[in-house]
Amino acid sequence: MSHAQQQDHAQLLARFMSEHGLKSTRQRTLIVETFFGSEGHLSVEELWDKVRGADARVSVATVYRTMKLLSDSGLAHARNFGDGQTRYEAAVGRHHHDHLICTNCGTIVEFENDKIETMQDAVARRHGFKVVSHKMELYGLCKNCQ
Amino acid sequence: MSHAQQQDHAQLLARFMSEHGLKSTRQRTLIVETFFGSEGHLSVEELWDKVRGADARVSVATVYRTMKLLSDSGLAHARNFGDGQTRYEAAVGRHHHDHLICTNCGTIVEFENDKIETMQDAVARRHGFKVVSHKMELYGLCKNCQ
DNA sequence: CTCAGTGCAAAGTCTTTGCACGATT
DNA sequence: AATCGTGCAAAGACTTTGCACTGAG
Repeated sequence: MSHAQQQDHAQLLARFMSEHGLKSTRQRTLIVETFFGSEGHLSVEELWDKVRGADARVSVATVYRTMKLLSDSGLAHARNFGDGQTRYEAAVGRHHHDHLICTNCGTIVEFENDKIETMQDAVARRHGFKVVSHKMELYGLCKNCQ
Repeated sequence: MSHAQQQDHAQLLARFMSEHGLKSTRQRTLIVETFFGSEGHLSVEELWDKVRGADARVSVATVYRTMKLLSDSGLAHARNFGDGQTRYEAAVGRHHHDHLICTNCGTIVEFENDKIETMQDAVARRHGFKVVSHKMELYGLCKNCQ
């Protein structure tokens, strides 16, 4: 992740926090930095493991609370790929994208396709809907697992 | 639901059961008939409520087990619209389709669009994936809620 | 000094499972 | 008769919450 993007999320978060009267704490800072410093789609458990590497005293509850905060502020997206856990993904400094998921090995590949997005909007309009967000996940077998 | 479609799921289920050495019981029959006799996307709880209307002795565990069976046999699809519950939807006697979900009132509209599906396959192929299934959900505001 | 945040453990949800009993093939 | 299915309650997995203490503003 680039320096510019790190400033990006730090600024956005600071603004969200001041707007909502939230305080900046050692735990929140650590969790947020760890989250944005990681790639991919982390479960709370995975993130907690990383965070505890730096500070063993942080509780899971705080990780849950902080990720809910990031999600509410729009800085992270909550995803559910069907394994029963909520996974979080950074939402700032990157384009919208969708997912290809290998049902055998769990590999997740991201992709984006403007044409599909355009067609989604068209379909929605036809049904009188105004789309705010969407999720599209393609499940199948990756090259190695076929 | 038409008579032909009811035969359809009954036959497919009978075949699946005999192939897997499964027995036909009062509870399974009731749950399956209730499920296919209902519209929409039912949670286990909702289905259980309906089933108990006909036979109060059926336990939730059996509903969970039966829906898992239907899901494994391909007669029902498990969906997760983000409310923390698994919802099931009939899969036989109908085309594949996707969903438009109103984030305000919860209305769910189904749609299908072959062009989008074709493009999804193309995208997957480009990444070396072979798509087995997918889910696409568009979240936004319906006509009434805008 | 005040109010939000944290840790901990308890409680909540939704779902699965072990076991003894009951029903189907 | 041999198995599979069921009900029940207990256990599991994940997440939220109440409460007393801590710490930021």
